[in-house]
Amino acid sequence: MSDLLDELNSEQRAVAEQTEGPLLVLAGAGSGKTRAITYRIAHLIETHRVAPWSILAVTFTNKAADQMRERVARLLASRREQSPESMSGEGATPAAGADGRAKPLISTFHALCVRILRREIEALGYSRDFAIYDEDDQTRLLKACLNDLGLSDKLFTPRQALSRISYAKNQGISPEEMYQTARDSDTETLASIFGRYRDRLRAANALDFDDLLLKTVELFEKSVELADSYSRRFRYIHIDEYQDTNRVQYRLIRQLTRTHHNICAVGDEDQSIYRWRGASIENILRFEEDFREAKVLRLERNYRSTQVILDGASAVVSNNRARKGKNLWTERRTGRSIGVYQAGTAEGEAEFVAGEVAAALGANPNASVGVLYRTNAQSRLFEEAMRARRIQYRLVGGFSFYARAEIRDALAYARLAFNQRDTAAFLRIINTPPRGIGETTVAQIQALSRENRLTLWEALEEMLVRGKEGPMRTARALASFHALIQTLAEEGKRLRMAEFFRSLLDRTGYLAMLKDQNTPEAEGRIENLLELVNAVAAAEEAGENLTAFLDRAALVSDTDDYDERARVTLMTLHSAKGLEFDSVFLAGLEEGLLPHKMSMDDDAGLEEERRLCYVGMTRAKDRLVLTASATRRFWGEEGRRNTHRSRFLDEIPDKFTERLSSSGRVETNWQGAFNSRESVEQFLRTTGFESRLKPSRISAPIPAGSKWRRGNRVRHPKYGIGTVIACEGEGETEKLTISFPGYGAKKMLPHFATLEKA
DNA sequence: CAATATCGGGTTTTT
DNA sequence: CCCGATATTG
Repeated sequence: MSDLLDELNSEQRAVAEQTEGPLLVLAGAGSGKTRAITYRIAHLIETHRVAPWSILAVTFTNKAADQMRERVARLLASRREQSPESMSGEGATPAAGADGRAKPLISTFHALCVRILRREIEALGYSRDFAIYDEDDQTRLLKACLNDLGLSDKLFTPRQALSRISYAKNQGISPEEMYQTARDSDTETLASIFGRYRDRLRAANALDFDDLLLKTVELFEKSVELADSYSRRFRYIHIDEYQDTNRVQYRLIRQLTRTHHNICAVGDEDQSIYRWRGASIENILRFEEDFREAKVLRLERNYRSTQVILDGASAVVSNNRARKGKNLWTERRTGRSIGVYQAGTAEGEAEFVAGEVAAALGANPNASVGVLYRTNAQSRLFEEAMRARRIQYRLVGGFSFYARAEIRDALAYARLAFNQRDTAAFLRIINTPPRGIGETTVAQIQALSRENRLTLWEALEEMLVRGKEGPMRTARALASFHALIQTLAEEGKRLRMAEFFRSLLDRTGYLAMLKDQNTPEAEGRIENLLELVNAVAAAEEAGENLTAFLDRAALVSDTDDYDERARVTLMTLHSAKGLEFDSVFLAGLEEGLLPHKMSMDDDAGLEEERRLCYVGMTRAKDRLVLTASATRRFWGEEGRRNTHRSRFLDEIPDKFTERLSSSGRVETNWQGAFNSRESVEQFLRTTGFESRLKPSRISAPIPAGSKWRRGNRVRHPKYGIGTVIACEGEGETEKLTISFPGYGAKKMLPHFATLEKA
C-alpha cells in the first residue's frame, strides 16, 4: 500500500508526522492547511493506531467541521479500499459508528460544549434540558431586563448592551467584576443590566452562545477531575483558525490539554478578523510561551492564487506590525494583474461588477465567482445588478432558514413542550397564533412570576388556579393554551419526531392561521414549515433525537448552508474566510467602508481591517478585481456623498495592478452608452452640480422600450396572475400598477420585480 | 384584544 | 429604504 503521506508536500508532511507534543502550524492562505490536518488525523489512526474517538478537531463554523469530517472519512475509506484484507473484521468492531466505524470527533467549539454540557451541566445547577438562546431570544430578554430596571433604551440600545455584555463574557468578566472596575456611570449601569440579564437567563434555564463556552470552562474549573477525564479522552487535539480563539476558548483549550500537550493549533495571524468578538491574536503570537516544548511549522506554499495576487495581498498585509511574518509563494508565476476599477456611483460599481461577472461566466460557465464586500448593506446593489442581467447568484447572510419567524415559532413550541421553563419560547408563542391572550394578560403572568419567583409556566398555572379573577374568556384562553402545551409535551415523548412536528403545526392552529391569511407570503411560510418537517424527518433518519435537532438548529448560521454549486456568491468578507473562487470582486474599497469607519480610529482596529482586505484578496485563484466608487448614498439619503479611495489600494504597488476602464469591457452598445452617462454625471459632480439626469432608457440593462401595456396579463411569483391597469415612467423607473385578484392593486417596478407575461 | 396606519430611527463584522 | 415601536380604530 502506498504511503498515505506521499500525497503531501514536505511542509504538510512534517505537520502530519509531528504527532506528539504541542505543534503550532502557521498556515498561509491557500496553503492546504485543512489538507494537512485531515491527513494528520488519518495518519494518526492508520499508522499510529490511535483510537479515532480519542481524536478531537475543533473548528469555528459548522461548514468547516462538515468539510473536514467528510474529507477525513473519504480519506480513510479510500485507504481501506486499497487494502481490503486489513479490514476483514469489518462490522464486528465493538465501538462502531453508524457506518460500522468509530470516528474522530470533529466539531465546532459551540457544538462541542453543548455536547459536554448536555451530560454534565447539572453540576452547575442547571437542568440538562437547558435552552439555547440565539440572538433574537437574547435581544428580547435584554429588552425585558431594561424594563425591569426601569431604563429606557436611550442610554444603551439592546443591541449595544448585548454586544458589550458578550464581549465581557468572552473575556471571562462577570457582572460583579464589571461593576467594580467600571470607570464611569454608564458602565456601572451596564454592569447592572448584565447582572439582571445573567440572572434571568439562569432562571429560564437557558444559555446564550457565550454561555456555552463559558459554562463549560466553569464546569471544568469546578471539577478538575472532570476536566482531566475529558482531557484524557481527547488525547490528540486539533484547533483550526487558532488566531480567532478568544480568552474563554483559550482557557477551554488549556483545560482539555492539561493531561497531555498534544495540541496541534493551526492558524494564520494575518487572517484574524474576529477581534471585535474577543478573539485575541495574542493566543497565536504567544503559543510558544504557553507550550514550552512547542514546535512551529510553516506552510508557505500557496496552491490557490497566482503570484501577482499573492504579491498584491502580501503588500497590503505587510503594513501590519502585529504579525509573525511569512513568505507566501506559488508556482503559478503567470496571471492577470489585479484589476482596479473606480466607478462614479455605487450603482455604477455594481453594474461594472455584474458586467465583468457576465463576461467571466461567458468565457467559462463553470467558473466560480465571489463578490465580496465589507457590510451586508452593500449587497442590495449587487443583487439588483445581477438580477438585471439575469445572472443567477447566491446571497450568503441575511436571514437563514432557521431565523425565519415561522420556523422559530414552530421550534419555540417544540422547545416549550420539551422545557417549560424556556421563557423565550413561552413569550414567543403564548399568543401566536392569536388566541386571546393579549399584552395585559401576559404582563399579569410576568408580574406574578416576578413576585413569587415562579417561572412563567408556573405563573400561568397559578393564574389558572385563581381562575375567576380575570375575564372569563381570558381564563379559558389560558386554560386551552396550557392544555395545548401539555398535549404537545406528551406527544413529544410518544410520537416520532416528524409526526410530532406535523401534529404541533396542526394543534397549535399555526397552519390554519397561515392558510386563512391566504396571501403569497403565507404560502411561502407554509412551504418553509413543510421544509422544516422534512428537515426533522431527515434528522430522525440520521438518528438524531429532538434535543440534538434543536441544538443543531440553534447553532447553524448563514454561512453554513452556502452551496458550492452556485456559480456566483455574494457575501461579506467575514463570511468568505476559508472559501476560494476563480474570480473575486472585492467592492467598496473606500475609506470608511474598508477600512470601516467604526474601526479605523485605532491601530488595532485598522490592522484588523487590513487583514480583512487580505482575506478577501487571497480568496482569488485566477482573477482579482478591486472596485470603489467616487460617491455613495447612505441609508437611502437624498444626495450622494463623495468618498475617498481606500488607503489599502495605495498600499498595492502599481506594478501589480491594471486600471480597468469600463470601455475595456464593452460587449454591446448600450453598455457603452451607460458608461457615457456615468461620465456625464461625474463631470457634473466635479463642476459642482448634482446630476439631473434621469436614469436614461439606454442605461437600463434590460432592453429599452416598454414591453408592458395596459390590459396585459402578467404573472408574479407571489401574487399570481394579474392585469396591468396603469403604466408610468420608463426604463429603470417604469412603474406598473397591477391588479391581482384577491390582493388588490399593487405598484411595482418591472425592473426589479420578476414579472412574466401570462 | 386584534388589525391597521403612522412615525421615527438605524447598519460592521457572527458562533 | 426598511424595520419595529406606537397610536388609533374596529
